[in-house]
Amino acid sequence: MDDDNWDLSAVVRSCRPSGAAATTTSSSDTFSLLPPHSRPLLAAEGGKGGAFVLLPDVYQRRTSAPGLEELYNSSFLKGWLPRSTTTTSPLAAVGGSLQPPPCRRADRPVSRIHRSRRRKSQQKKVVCHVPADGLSSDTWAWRKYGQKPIKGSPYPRGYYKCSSSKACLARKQVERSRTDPGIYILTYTGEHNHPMPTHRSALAGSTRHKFPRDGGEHPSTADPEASPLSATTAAGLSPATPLTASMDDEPFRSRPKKGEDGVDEEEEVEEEDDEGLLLVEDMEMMGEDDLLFVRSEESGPASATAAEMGAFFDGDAGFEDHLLPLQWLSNCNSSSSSHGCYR
DNA sequence: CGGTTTTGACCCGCGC
DNA sequence: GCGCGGGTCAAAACCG
Repeated sequence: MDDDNWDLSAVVRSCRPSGAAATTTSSSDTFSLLPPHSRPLLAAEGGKGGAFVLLPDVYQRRTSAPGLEELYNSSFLKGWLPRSTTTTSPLAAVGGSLQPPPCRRADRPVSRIHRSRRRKSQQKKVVCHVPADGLSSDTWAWRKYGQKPIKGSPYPRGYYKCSSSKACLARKQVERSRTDPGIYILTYTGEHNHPMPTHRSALAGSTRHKFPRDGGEHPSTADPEASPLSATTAAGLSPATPLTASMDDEPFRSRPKKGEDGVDEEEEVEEEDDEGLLLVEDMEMMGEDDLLFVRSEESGPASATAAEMGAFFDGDAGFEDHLLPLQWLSNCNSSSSSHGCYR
């Protein structure tokens, strides 16, 4: 179903520079294939020169999947993807196999094994570095399910799940860059197995801006990660979920929360999943796998940032109501290799 | 009332 | 085999 597309789109979206700039490094040929508006979504950076790969706006058409694949085939990514995730399109790689169905605590003993956590280091993920404003651009509904202090970082990391569907495996981690507090590192894993929510059914808790009693260690900016834009809107960016490919396998199966099934799927997926990573922003080498990195700098419209930040820090919510476009992305490829999506 | 956030505990993966 | 660190769960509190 289209769901799959969502993921990708989302991903792309998030990575996509709103501006056209992205094209910069693009190799013209390839891009020429792409629709004009589609420009640069993904940039792949080689370790060195940093070439960028531009993808069409897949998300514009919900059918993104095809688009991506095309790109892939067209050699867009080929160069980029070192180990080409091979079997599937890059997108697929990214979203595709992300992860296995989570098992719920009830089953803990047994299911734990299958938990997504398994091989977490190798799970496919999409990492995006976005300015504060970027956080709000995520139109998916996320629910925060945990927060943990990260060693070496003064900022805690927030864990979010897609709240649109219990069966949705999409997850997101939001953490502040320790080097650049203005930047948030969003890590998406899993794919959405449902269409993007048209509206958030539950606003109740979502707007909560309360900061935990303590707020954390970070005085001023309270931890965005902690409760950045409230889960729902908060972490901004779209999920990485992408690529449908895998989704096909498990489309919407609404697995009961405590799903017992699901497990097997994971395994298969995982094998290949291991390789896919989507990073945004600076390339971070996340393991060996391919990363898709998208980076956006703060240069983006500050407005968004302010809003979001305000929301986070001040606690006000409003931003949920207004989702910001991925403006921050605009900077994404702008200049050099620093931004862009890498894979 | 329904959904989210917060928080502590639990469990597992990974490195040594 | 052990310990550390990270990821997830679930109960309680909170909000619109």
